[in-house]
Amino acid sequence: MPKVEFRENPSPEEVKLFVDSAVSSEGILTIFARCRVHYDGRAKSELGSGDRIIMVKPDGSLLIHKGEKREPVNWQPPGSVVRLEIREKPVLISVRRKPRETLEVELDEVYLVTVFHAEDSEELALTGSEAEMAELIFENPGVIEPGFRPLHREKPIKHGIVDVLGVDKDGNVVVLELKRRRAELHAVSQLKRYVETLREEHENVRGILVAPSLTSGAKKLLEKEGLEFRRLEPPKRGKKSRGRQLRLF
Amino acid sequence: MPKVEFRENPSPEEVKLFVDSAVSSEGILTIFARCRVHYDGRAKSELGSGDRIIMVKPDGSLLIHKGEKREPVNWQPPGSVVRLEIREKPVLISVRRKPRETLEVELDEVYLVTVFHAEDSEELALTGSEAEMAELIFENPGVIEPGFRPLHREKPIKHGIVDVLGVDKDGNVVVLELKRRRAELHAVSQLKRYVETLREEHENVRGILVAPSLTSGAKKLLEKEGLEFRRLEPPKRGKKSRGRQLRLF
DNA sequence: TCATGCATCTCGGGA
DNA sequence: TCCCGAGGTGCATGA
Repeated sequence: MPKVEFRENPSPEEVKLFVDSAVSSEGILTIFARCRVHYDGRAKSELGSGDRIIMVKPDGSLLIHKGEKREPVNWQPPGSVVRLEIREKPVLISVRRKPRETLEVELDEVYLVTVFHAEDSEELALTGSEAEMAELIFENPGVIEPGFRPLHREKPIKHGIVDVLGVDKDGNVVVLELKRRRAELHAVSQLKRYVETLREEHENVRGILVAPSLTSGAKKLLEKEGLEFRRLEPPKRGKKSRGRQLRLF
Repeated sequence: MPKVEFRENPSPEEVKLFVDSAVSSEGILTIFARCRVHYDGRAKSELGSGDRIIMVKPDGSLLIHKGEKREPVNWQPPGSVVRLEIREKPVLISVRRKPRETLEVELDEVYLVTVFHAEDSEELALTGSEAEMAELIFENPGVIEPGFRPLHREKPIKHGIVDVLGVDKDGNVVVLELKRRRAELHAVSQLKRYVETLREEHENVRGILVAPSLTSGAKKLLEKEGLEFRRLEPPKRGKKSRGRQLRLF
């Protein structure tokens, strides 16, 4: 079986053959077409006629991309079920249950349809996440402050889940809220919620926001609430960066 | 010019022609290929060899899709600049400035390359948003409670931006936090932040979370904080829903 | 540009 | 299943 099958300017019947073939062979279906889109589910939308790329993955995900933006203009999540009906025009219909959502793509004109029998066993390896900040803190608690001892990771408390829970050299309870990027107001509210919850059960609870930087508003609120900030960059593990890199010697 | 140009099993030089043509003609480039991906920027990632669909849009957006999930496994946002270099293999390179981010796609084997000269002037019309909940409340304040008078929308205060600010029949300041879907802990923290900020300057501030429903945790925290809940579905405006619909008569 | 918050967010993890 | 929070979040909006 070839990796990619395609047909230029297919008839409605040929489009249906490609859709059925993609579904049964678990290939990725891609349609280059002028189309209209009707969506109804968690919200509801209408999109008039225009040229877009429609992609249907074997897991049921459906994406409709315009010629701009990273985000699809319309979509359906994994688990949806797709079929093609031929009415006046061919119509691609994707239905999701729970919540019920329906996407209909009226195919005004199909320029190219393809099925891609993609094989891919590799997983993405990503570094620089918040999880790695936590690992770093457990491996080297001194990055927070001398005498800090982390005790729990992702610890559920009464109202939420604390990133890192520990004690300082004086025995105070310490809550860390980690952010892999510049921390915003939202992060301070989170930290404040955890600190207030823990103060119901402990004396002397400190809250520390750990992030590479703070927005102006976050800094203001943090100070007003008597919370603390510790600067920490998310570590990028593994081999050195590709391309140009700093050399000190 | 045809809507879609394509080449099966192109040579590296042919791939380069398609990339250059897509960039200069502002078409959407799509490559069906076995590839490896290296990303370094806000984070850093590596992806081993596998079959994926690579899409480059005229605005510089770049997407790499596996055969599952709604999200691209790697991407580059709008504004990035792409080029193809031929080394041992052809390599698609996309660079973003501010923040500096680099994506390199090593093309181990290209099965199909296409350029789509897409024309699309239509904008998505979406209904059921939080903005429409706010409009509904301003048009018909009684959905909150008798005597409620909304005064401000998206009102900046000391620590954040309040969705709707108004007064009740007794002259109390009322803060509304709107959520178009089931409200979570996060929403309660937001509302609490606004209420506490306004209490610095006003007596008798009420906070009301307005949403179709609440999570269990949100309900608990809301009650503990003495905040209120008003059930409201985001309205879906416009024509009736497509497909089956309720008819009362 | 930065800051703030919505999103048909999506996605993973845990209870 | 629901709940919770991260995300290379993306994206619009306003200062």
